[in-house]
Amino acid sequence: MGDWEKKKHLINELAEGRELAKQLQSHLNLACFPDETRQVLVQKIIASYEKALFVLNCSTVGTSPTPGGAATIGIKSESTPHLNGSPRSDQDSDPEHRNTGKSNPRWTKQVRVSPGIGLEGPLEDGFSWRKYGQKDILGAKHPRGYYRCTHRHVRDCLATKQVQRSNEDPTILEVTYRGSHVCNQSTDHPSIPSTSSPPPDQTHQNPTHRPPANQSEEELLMNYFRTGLKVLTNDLETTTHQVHTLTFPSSHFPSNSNVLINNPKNQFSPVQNNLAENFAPFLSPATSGTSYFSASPSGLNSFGGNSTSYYQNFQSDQLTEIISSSAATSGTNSPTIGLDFQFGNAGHEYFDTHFTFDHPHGFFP
DNA sequence: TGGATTTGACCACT
DNA sequence: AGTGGTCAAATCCA
Repeated sequence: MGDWEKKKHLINELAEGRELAKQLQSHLNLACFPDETRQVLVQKIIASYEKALFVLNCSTVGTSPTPGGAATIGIKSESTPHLNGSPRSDQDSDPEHRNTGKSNPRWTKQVRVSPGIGLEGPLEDGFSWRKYGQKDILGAKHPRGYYRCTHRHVRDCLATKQVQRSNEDPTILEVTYRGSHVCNQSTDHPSIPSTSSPPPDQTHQNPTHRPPANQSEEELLMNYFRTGLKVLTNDLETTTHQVHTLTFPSSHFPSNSNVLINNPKNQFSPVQNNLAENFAPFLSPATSGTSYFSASPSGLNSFGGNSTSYYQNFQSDQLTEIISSSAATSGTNSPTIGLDFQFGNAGHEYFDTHFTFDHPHGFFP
């Protein structure tokens, strides 16, 4: 077993440990009254794993013999339960490049669903998908489903997604989105945001998949949040006690600090007020419980420093900063960033999503 | 009956 | 040759 193999296994182990810690965290949330101390402890455990994974990723990125971009492998190893413990040759080879001859944005969202949820995963992501194929993947216990936008032919929308259930944890679905929606589904689903296209920055590099001109990048990013959180909202319809968790992985920040905000009676802090404003559709003010997140100090400034909305700061400053710091630390032009969104509640069901954005080199300034 | 799903076949790539 | 992605005919279903 080579050095890379050892590191890979270590990364997998750490990733699993982090997932377990997150599960423990969700179980702790079952208590009638959230224990702040325990929450902080769990959060530190998770942050520790994040740091360790980040260090490992930095040490392995650029040395991986895996085809198709080591950065992608590294980042995904951090939180992705690999299907068979080996790098996925298919997705990393990016068939879109083969088919179209040009780069196509791709981003992956890991979604943890309750065991009762169907195989298709987060069906309600604001878009209508039509399944066009299913295939058994080598080393995967579960088949991979292939979906494309229902309006592919009508509106020439080339967005596709793949849904793959994890081997290790069947409750984890890895949803890989490809291409941007050029169809504006807000007209079809008034209650649903207009789009859940790939990260807004992708539109810079992919003019052929540019979203409607009247859609701002802020709207696009907000839709990412809405997309995942909408799943949560649906799930929470059956629950009475709720705990919302927004986790921004410390692995993507140069330094880390954790912030725990107890919200016993809808008393939102300035940070939460900011969040509440911008996540109003899904972060219900009627919710009582604990909302917390981890972010860098600079991230906190963006959250509560002024009246500028969170996502605007994040999109224009933080996102770039994440990429810059990641690339600088790893010593590579990492084409991948990740965002974790963990949506927990006091019940047994919860969703835990991880976003991995792949984009062409030179995508960000 | 029209749209969605299933599934075997085909193609591109390594 | 092996594998993943897509196509398209058959089938299902509301």
